[in-house]
Amino acid sequence: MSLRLYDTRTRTVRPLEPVRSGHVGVYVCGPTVQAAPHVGHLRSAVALDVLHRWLLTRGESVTFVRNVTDVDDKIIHDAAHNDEPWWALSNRMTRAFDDAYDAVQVLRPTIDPRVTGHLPQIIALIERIIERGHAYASGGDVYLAVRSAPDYGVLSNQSLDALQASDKAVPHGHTGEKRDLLDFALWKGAKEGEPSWPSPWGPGRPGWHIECSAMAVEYLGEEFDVHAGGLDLVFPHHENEVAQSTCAGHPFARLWLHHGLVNAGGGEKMSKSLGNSITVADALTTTRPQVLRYGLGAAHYRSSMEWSAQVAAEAEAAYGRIETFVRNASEATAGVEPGEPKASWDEFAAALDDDLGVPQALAVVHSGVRAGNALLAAGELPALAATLAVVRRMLSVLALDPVEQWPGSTRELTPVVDGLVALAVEARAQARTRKDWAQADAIRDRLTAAGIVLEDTADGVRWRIQ
RNA sequence: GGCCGGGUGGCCGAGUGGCUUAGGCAAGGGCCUGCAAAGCCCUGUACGCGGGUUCGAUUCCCGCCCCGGCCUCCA
Repeated sequence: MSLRLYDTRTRTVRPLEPVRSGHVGVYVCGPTVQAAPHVGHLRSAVALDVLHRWLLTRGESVTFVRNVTDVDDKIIHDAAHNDEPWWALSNRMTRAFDDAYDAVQVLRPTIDPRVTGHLPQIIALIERIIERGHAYASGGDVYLAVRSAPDYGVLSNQSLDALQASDKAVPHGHTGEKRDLLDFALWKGAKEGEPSWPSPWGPGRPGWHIECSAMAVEYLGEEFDVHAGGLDLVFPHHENEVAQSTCAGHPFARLWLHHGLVNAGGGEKMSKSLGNSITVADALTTTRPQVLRYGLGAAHYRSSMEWSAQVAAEAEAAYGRIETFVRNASEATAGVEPGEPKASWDEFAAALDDDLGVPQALAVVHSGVRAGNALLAAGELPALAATLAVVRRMLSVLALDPVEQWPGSTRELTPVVDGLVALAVEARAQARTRKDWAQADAIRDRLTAAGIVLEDTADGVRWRIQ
């Protein structure tokens, strides 16, 4: 395939070569549904949505799996604190995440499996690992014997001895006895008052890492194309997934894709536990969803980025320029037969093929917009119509097309507003004919105050709602 | 301490061993306009510091400084 992606394991950009030609299987580590989604979660979804949409645009058949971790220590803890059942909290938050994804036009995954729906697969996988001699039961828990795993550390480039020596490698909450400090839990024996499921090792629940290995194999097979997630998941989560799957005899993911994180204020990672997160709901009170999408998606997926009022304002300005062009060009070219475009789809495609180079792709979009604006000013309508079509096709891949994907919410008001604005525009036109500039400007100022912007063009007055 | 990523013009943010040195925002000048708005054209200031390799480095190598991520739950 012409698409090349950065692979964390080999630390190189390499071509995506699917297991089955014409089909791409992608597994994304989705959220732990413990609290409301923040802007960082959305950046993750938007970045991977571009991958999803680009694969579809390229004509691939895509199985896109994004899991939901709906039971874990924090969910149990927080639910108890709220005095609500753990499943009520996780279900409520799952819906909040879905709402956030929908708000910025993230395509729905082919399937979004939950941990609690996959206990049989998880238990079977653990049994398989035990049979192959890489895991052991101890005091109601099951642990993976890390030193028995071939090549542990290949993904994150960690050496076992370095990990062992790290003063951060402190064992934590478990009831059983580990044979080695680095061993991690595949199965956690139930504690008093915690949710549990029956298993060959007694009641308990899955460890964090095993769920992803089990669900990925369930929906994508023992070997699949892309496993994606945030940079903060490389170690230990993804490293442990590799270990589990290798120990189970599965080839697992061919390519590991990791996206950068969103920083809040002081250059620090946005996260719930640091208390510096901006929820999606909050961001949407001051930023339009399409602008949020533009802002979060504009930086390259692997770089870290800030989210702040200033970033939002710049995204508004940049995206507004695109919207203005699409609107003006659409009005001017209604019914015009397209000619030769002054925008290059091939350049756009090449940018995305090169490790999803959205910044370069957006540069191509903006070049198209500038060329289109010039054509509009020159009245070269056939070329403009063609250019508009290409620009919109590019925007559509990024889920930023103002017409198809983001039809104005004010559209339904149009019949009413149209009539009222027309009245004011006519009155102003009469004043202008009289050269009564004071009166004309007063009318315009009042419209501006009401959020309606006028533009005098060669073809008459154009107005829009700000 | 170990592993990883980064430091680019006023700001955000790409990229490259030399070519007209992305793109957006902001600034200045011009065109258009009664004035605006929208738009077009032009302009300026760059590649953390010190070495090295090279005909030539912002781009490769080494060292240093600074920032961030991971080594504990995390998109």
